[in-house]
Amino acid sequence: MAKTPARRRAREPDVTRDKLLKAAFEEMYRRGFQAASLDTILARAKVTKGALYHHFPDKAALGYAVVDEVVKGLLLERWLGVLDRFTGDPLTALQRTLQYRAANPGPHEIELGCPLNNLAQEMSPIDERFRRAVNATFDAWRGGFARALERGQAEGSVRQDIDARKVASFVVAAVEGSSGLAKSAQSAAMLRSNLTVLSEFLESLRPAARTRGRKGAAKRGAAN
Amino acid sequence: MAKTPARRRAREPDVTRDKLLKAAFEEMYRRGFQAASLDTILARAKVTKGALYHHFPDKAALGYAVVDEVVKGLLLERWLGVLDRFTGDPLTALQRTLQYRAANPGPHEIELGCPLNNLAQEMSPIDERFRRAVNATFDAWRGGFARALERGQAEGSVRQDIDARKVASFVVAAVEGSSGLAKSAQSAAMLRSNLTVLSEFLESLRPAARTRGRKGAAKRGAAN
DNA sequence: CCGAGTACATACCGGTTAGTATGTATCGTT
DNA sequence: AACGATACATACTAACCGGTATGTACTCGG
Repeated sequence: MAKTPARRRAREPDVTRDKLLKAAFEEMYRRGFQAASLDTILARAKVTKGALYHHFPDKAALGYAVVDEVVKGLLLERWLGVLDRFTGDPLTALQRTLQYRAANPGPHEIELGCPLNNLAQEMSPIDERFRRAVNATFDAWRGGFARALERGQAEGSVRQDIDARKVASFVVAAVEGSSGLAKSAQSAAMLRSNLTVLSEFLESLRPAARTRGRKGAAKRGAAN
Repeated sequence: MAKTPARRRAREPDVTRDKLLKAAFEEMYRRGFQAASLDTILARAKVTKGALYHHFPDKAALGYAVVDEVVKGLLLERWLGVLDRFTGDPLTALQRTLQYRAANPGPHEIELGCPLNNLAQEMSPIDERFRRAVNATFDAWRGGFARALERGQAEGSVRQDIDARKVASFVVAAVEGSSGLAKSAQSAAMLRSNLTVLSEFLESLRPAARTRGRKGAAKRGAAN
């Protein structure tokens, strides 16, 4: 029943899929998953409904793909990127990451918060598969922090009497909470303030200077 | 055009309004504000649409009222109640509150998270009035914590070198983040773990034992 | 160079949504 | 007791939603 095709489109399935993912991410970031309108996503991506339903079986699948293929990479690069590349002690690396995130928030981070956390809060109780996808990303994030702290413990730059995994989990929670409250207050200053206090908490995880340190004893004293 | 009324209802406007607020809160807590269906709320409250639109001009107004009249009181009682009644030092009061919240989460706190945070994350970028209502509640919460910490500083049970308001803000952020991640992980253990680490952070806010304390010197050493 | 599967495009559909129009029973006031 | 305001109840609507049916153009293996 289709009439004459209005425009001749190049057939580039990967490009089309990427445009859909990108547009879906933006719309989901702004409105949330449930309130994100497929028609709006389609208009933004300049793609038709036929193309969408060729690449994804339904709206939920599009959402899962956004988490797995867009949000996950974004977040892990944001929060583990410096950690992986920086060669110094992990607490300093973490503090630098916090400072960088506070000084250079993403384009809409104050206004819209963290896209992963938004989806987590909205979708966790409603869609189990969504929850699993989101939580897997959080797990990778927590795991990255935990490994860094354990490395610090092995190297003697992090106190031995802390549970690295529990502290890592808390740090992620504090980051997300800080971002969420800053969003609610629409205040970049509040984000900076919260992350600064978190950085001071991290400072308290360094071994006491005079303790019999095994390997790398005292040497660092920088606050942020 | 209405036919004969099916049932003779007592006219109790305050009761009807309360039923609407309660049902709207529950539905908003489960699905979020935007996805909350008025018809579902009406069915749950056993109230008709005519009654709803008599008491509220539109759906948004119902949402604002839920924040101001249901969520606000719930949260402030939950997090400032103990603090206001407990007569000991504020850090201990805060730690007890954390421990109590970890051990006795609300009926759906793990599954659904914090109703205030849910609305904050969903509605802040979308509806400015919603954001203001939510943020006012957060402000009261932060203010309650800040006053407690300042009192502790005046009494000598809290370190002088911290900014009470910034720390209070951080603690609220950490609480909300902890609750949000626990919801995403569907794990009461994660909530407990996160709040325990937060409690240890609070412990670090006590003055060093050997410092020349003015009033209440050392006496407390309890961890949670 | 041709058939078949891929990659779209368009039109349509049933269900749900917030909101409205209209009617009526009850209550407070005088 | 009557009258106006209040507190509902019912029926309806227009817009939007995700999803589908169907048609076609492009691409690629043989």
